[in-house]
Amino acid sequence: MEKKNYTIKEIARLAEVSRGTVDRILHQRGNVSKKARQKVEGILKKIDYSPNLIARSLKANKRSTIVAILPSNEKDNYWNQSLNGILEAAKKAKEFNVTIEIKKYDVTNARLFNRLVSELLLTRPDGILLAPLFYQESLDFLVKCIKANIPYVLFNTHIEDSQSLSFIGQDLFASGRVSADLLDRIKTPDKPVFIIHFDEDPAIANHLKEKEAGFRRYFEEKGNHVAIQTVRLSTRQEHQIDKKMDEIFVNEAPGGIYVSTSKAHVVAGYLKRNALQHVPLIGYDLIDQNIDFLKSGEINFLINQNPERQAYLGISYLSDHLVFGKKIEPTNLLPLDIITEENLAFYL
Amino acid sequence: MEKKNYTIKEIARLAEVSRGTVDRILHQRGNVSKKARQKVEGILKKIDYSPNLIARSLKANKRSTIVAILPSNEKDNYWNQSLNGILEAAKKAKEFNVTIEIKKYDVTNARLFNRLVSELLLTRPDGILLAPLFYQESLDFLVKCIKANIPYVLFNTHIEDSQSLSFIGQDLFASGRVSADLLDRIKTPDKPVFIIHFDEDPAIANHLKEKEAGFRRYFEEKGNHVAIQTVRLSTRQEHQIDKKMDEIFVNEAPGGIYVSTSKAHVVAGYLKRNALQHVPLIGYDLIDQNIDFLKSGEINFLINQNPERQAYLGISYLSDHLVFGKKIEPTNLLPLDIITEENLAFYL
DNA sequence: AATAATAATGTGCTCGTGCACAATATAAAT
DNA sequence: ATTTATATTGTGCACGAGCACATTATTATT
Repeated sequence: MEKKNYTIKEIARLAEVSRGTVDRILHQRGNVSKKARQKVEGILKKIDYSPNLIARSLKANKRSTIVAILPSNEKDNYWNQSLNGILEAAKKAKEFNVTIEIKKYDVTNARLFNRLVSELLLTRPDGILLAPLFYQESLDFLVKCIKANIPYVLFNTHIEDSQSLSFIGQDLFASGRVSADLLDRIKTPDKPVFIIHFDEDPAIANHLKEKEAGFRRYFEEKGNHVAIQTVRLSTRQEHQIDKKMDEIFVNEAPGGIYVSTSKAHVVAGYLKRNALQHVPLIGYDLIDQNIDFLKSGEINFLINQNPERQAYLGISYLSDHLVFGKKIEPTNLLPLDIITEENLAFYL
Repeated sequence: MEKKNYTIKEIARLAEVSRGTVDRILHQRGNVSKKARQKVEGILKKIDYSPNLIARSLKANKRSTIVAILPSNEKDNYWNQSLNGILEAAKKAKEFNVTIEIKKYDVTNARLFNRLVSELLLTRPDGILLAPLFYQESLDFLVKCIKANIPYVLFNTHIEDSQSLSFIGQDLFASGRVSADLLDRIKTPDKPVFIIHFDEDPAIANHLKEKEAGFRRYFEEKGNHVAIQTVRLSTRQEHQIDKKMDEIFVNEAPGGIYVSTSKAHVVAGYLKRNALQHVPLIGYDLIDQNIDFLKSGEINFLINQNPERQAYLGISYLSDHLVFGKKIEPTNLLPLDIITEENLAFYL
């Protein structure tokens, strides 16, 4: 209703006190007489005062540093996409005096992660964006952040009970369900369905369990008793993959395959080499190899985990928090985008 | 490389001139000697100066008014969602002294639209967000905006060759293709497919043609010669819908149905009443009626046009432009979200 | 060489907030 | 009643950009 934007000066004039008094009341700094408090609070009730964030920010004039900690991106380009999101957000943040520092860690080496984060704490950053793949190590680190009063935002991987400003990621259980639903629509009837985990990195094993649980729950609820088998493969032993896949196909072609990671392209490659393109296949993430197989038809659907947007939002929210003191939603579950060849272009 | 954020004062100190001189050079206001210019430009080349947007904005201290013009939302709640996006963005904008005024128009009455926009121009808003359903009338209006030097952003409906700051919407042709692709996966083989347009509002007839073209093109490219029939229905004559639908089903149930508007629920209702739930059905938009049928299975997929996000982004971009002078991408095509019961929750 | 005209440069103020500190008012102690 | 202590209030400044205007330096004119 109030279209006008009041300033502290105006409120002071209306309440017939000084700017300082209004300021003390707004910030609850005490040293205000009852009379003055009543006058000012009376005015405040009538109008809809919200501080000018631009002025507040200029006054604060903080140069903030946010450290973004994420897995290194040597093996595939999933984390590359996160990195792009961070860099994109960093551009915008720079104009508000926020600098982003990027630290990468090896998901197979928890010791190095520990070293990295403890060294990082010494630089006393103003905010932290973390993809906490190592559960216990990350938790230890976050406790230290809380003690050091450094706000942090988590993305990609959820850690329970953490005091994070926000978590940005996806509902993994639901993501398993979405995959099951899609596979259910296109799978060959009356044949077993396979869940394939590529979990060479123990740090992400928990993810996969949640996805599997969601996947299985969907079929349980539907009541159609589909045989579901779980298979674990490792991309480390590439020469073994074909052999293991042969074992899966030894009796008959599966009714459908659900790959719980971004490695669907590995399975797709096998299907193509063995003229099994008709086997329905669902996987994750818009990485180049997957995209190729999505276009050529070996992969039917991809679920987009949207790493770029996760990271982008993480930096944006943290930056808005540091610069303008804006509140952040504690949980930001990004949508489970279903990708086909036809809508792919709009997600890249 | 330069992590420091330089200020005009610092540049002046480095170049041994005054703030005013630096300011004149930065803004090309002239009245600067060659010697001074060289010194300052030398410094500017070395460092990476970007003005502090917060300070600039505080100084400008504009109170901007953006007028958002969109169809009224009596009949269904598609435009209600746009409205929500606008209101959400308005909250954030308010803190930066940007006020949003909302004007609704009747999509069946071009004359009233003309009246509305010409009255609106007299109030000289600082920016305009418009869903231009009336092609010619909108074009006329936008020409006046350009003359009056009022920047505008279009959403939902694209108008060619307009000088808009930005268009935010979707690729309708691609949206038809996505629907065709999905229907192709789930339709009953060897039966005709129906495209149903509900286009009682002539203002949106062009939309539907584009969607239909994309839909048909998909099947042409695939080379599987599916019979595709187009049907036009009007929600105005509700009593006639069932009769018309009966005609469609007189011979045999279709292989699948594609409804090009948010009215898929009308068809879904018919299917349910006639125990034809198995007929694959694809439609648009997460309005309540559609959501109900998506959950109960009569609708198989919905394409999300994301009206909320379109409107939200429209206000945000315009506001960022007015407050901070930020550049806006001229075209923002939002993704064509594929919605099933399982991923629905994350899009609401 | 002295004055007028013009070019070039520097300074002061504003925007709204938030804090430090100075100024003033009120209460307590002698 | 006067001094001292404490409570309350008002003022000044900084943040960085941007512009008006005052000041100073340079060139042109007599």
